[in-house]
Amino acid sequence: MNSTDPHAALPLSRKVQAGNLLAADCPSREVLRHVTSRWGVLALIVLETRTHRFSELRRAIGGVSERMLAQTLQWLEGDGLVLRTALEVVPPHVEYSLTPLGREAAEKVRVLADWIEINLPRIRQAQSS
Amino acid sequence: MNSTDPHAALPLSRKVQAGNLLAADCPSREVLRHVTSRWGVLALIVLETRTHRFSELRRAIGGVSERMLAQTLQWLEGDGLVLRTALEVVPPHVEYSLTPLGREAAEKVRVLADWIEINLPRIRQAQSS
DNA sequence: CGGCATCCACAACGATACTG
DNA sequence: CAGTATCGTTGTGGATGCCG
Repeated sequence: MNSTDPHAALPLSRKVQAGNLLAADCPSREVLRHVTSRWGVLALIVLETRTHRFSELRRAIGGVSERMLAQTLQWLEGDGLVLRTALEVVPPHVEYSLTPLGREAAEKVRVLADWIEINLPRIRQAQSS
Repeated sequence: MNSTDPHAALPLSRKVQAGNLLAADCPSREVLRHVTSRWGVLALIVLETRTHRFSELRRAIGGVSERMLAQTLQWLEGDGLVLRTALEVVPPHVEYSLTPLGREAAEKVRVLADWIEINLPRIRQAQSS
């Protein structure tokens, strides 16, 4: 959409520390929203374990609606993180897996999610104190 | 190990690997949503650098409204990740900083955000191919 | 200055029905 | 099976005004 490309003039050196993500028009924000979306996080975590079919994925992620899962997977596919493989058979058979890029992202997401699960007791204690 | 149904009797005690986060009623999900929320991610990243005042934080995060920033900070404060320190003076002076818990979370979040920023070129290339 | 209360627009979401 | 279409509901988010 908005392609004011700030990367064109970016020096080769790593200039990312607290990068332009803080700018409202930073294009990374869109990807970030997909990855950290309610179902995006969980889809990445599940797909990191192995390839899943659509309904398999849906069963694995408690509470997700068919509609939202489809939309989320389309976002992640559009970002090149998820690979959709449709077998032209009857009945349809579609498999979702992570791309190499997706595996890297999923790992970071899982680390965060694991941290929360592990530290939930500490969080709860902090809440009550 | 059949992973199609995470609700069916977890044999292992509190194994976090792909833990019960996949269950719709997992309490970790709420914290996860706060941390990965649109402004939560950015607030944590900014606060990781140093303590900020409210309006300072607002200026640092491009595009956030007063209302949403306040709400986000309340969520994170409620989760014990953010410390709110109000000085009873006129005009009011409120500082936001990370708790030790918050610093751990912020680090994981930043790693993810940095990865996205660094790899945005690869993501864009994946999109067009 | 740092909120909170209210209102309102719209996007996200879930349930259901339907299609290839 | 794997979606899309549609609908009604809930939630998110911005704008404004008020108050300590």
